[in-house]
Amino acid sequence: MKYQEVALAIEQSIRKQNLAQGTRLPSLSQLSTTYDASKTTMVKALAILEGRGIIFQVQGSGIFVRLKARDNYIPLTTNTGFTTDLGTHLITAKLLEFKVQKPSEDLIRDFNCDPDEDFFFLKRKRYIDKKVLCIENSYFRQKVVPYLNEEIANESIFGYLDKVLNLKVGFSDKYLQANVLTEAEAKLLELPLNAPGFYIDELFYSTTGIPFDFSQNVYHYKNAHFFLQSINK
Amino acid sequence: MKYQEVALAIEQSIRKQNLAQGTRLPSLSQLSTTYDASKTTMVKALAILEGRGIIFQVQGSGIFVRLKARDNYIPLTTNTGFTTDLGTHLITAKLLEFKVQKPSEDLIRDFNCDPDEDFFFLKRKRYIDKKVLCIENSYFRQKVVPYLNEEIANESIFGYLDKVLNLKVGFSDKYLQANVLTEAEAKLLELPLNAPGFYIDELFYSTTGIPFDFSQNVYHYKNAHFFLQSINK
DNA sequence: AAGTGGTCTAGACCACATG
DNA sequence: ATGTGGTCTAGACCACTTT
Repeated sequence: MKYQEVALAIEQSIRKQNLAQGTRLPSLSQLSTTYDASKTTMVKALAILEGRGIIFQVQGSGIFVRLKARDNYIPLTTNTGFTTDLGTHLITAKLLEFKVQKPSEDLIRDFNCDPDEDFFFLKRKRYIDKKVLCIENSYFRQKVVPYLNEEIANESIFGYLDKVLNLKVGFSDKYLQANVLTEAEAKLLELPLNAPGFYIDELFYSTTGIPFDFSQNVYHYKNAHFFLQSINK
Repeated sequence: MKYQEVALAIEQSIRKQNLAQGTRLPSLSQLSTTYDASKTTMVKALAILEGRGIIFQVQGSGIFVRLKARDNYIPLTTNTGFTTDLGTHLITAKLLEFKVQKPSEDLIRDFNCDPDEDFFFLKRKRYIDKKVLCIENSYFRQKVVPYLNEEIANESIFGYLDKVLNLKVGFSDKYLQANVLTEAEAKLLELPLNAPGFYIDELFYSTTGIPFDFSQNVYHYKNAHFFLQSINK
């Protein structure tokens, strides 16, 4: 896809030059000739960068660099299970549990599935730079993901799904709330009793619209902060 | 904008017919003739609906209805201060404090502003269906918003900014975390001491890229749940 | 008035899913 | 093989900001 290549090239150019917030980029027509793309393709590439929070466009005025005001926050907009993101940070995981089981009522609701379907259940503890990040309970639908084992679970599951099963994430729903940790969660997160937790439930759909993974995450409230950039268009 | 009208028309058509998750819509070319728009315009309209989580598209297969799996969650993707959203719910607010003050160090960092600038500070308590929703501390930059009073603060500030000052939100940054409530917050939220809070810091930029409003929100962890839909494109 | 981004079109061609 | 969505183009025109 040409527009993605162009978007990437522009992004890298911004990063490499370390441009400041509000710096003005060359005009649309200039960029078109620079990257040898039609105006329409250019517009699409810029729309992508705008969606990612890297630039903003002002009609009649220009295209400007947009930076986030704070650092070290986990982006909420990526679907990959953030192995790809947070480049400078070391994310690791420890597998705590692995089994096959039937869905709970909540799971039946979220997947809109048969109560007799089988699910791979896995519980993991994740670390960021060796600090506890979160506890993750994931449920993979066996109907869609026919095989999983502990070894795969210890590496990148989404990488396996993509490469081996050719199963890609099309879109996802996230549900967020704060709550008091359960006793078990507090122990695993190495936090005192009654400490708060940041809960994210996440439902992943394939590109064809079938939900195949539900993930229940409790984040350490001190080690995990999140951010999100939006546009009004 | 034609593509926005088309997008709205399709959305309303889906809602009116109360179509189920996964229902297939007419093909791209059929929609083009139905709404009398070129294929390109149609594609853009559909991209918008996809971004809003209303449909999903599968190459080579079709366009399908996407519904969220759960209800009664506050969407994180709108910038309007949610007066517009949550149609069936009654959102009200009570003004607790109103004054002009200089920025704190955090504020100087987020606005990247002069320490001598003046800010309108206002503290509000918000309710959803008469239950406590959150405590909001907002700071409006006087340089951009030259006038505000208690009366305006009691109604829709963003409506005032738009209509009277012609100031629109271009984009925004949100920062999220869980934490233990302070004593004052707990009292205002009518929660016990040491209860958790869901914190959202929000920085609003004008369409020209100038940050003009910083808002620090603490949500009642039982009365406020959030959701977010993403696409992998 | 000039320059910039935003919208829309018709049409060609590509990539994928399904029967 | 057919139909579907996805990409790309050149070009016309519109809306806004700046000088």
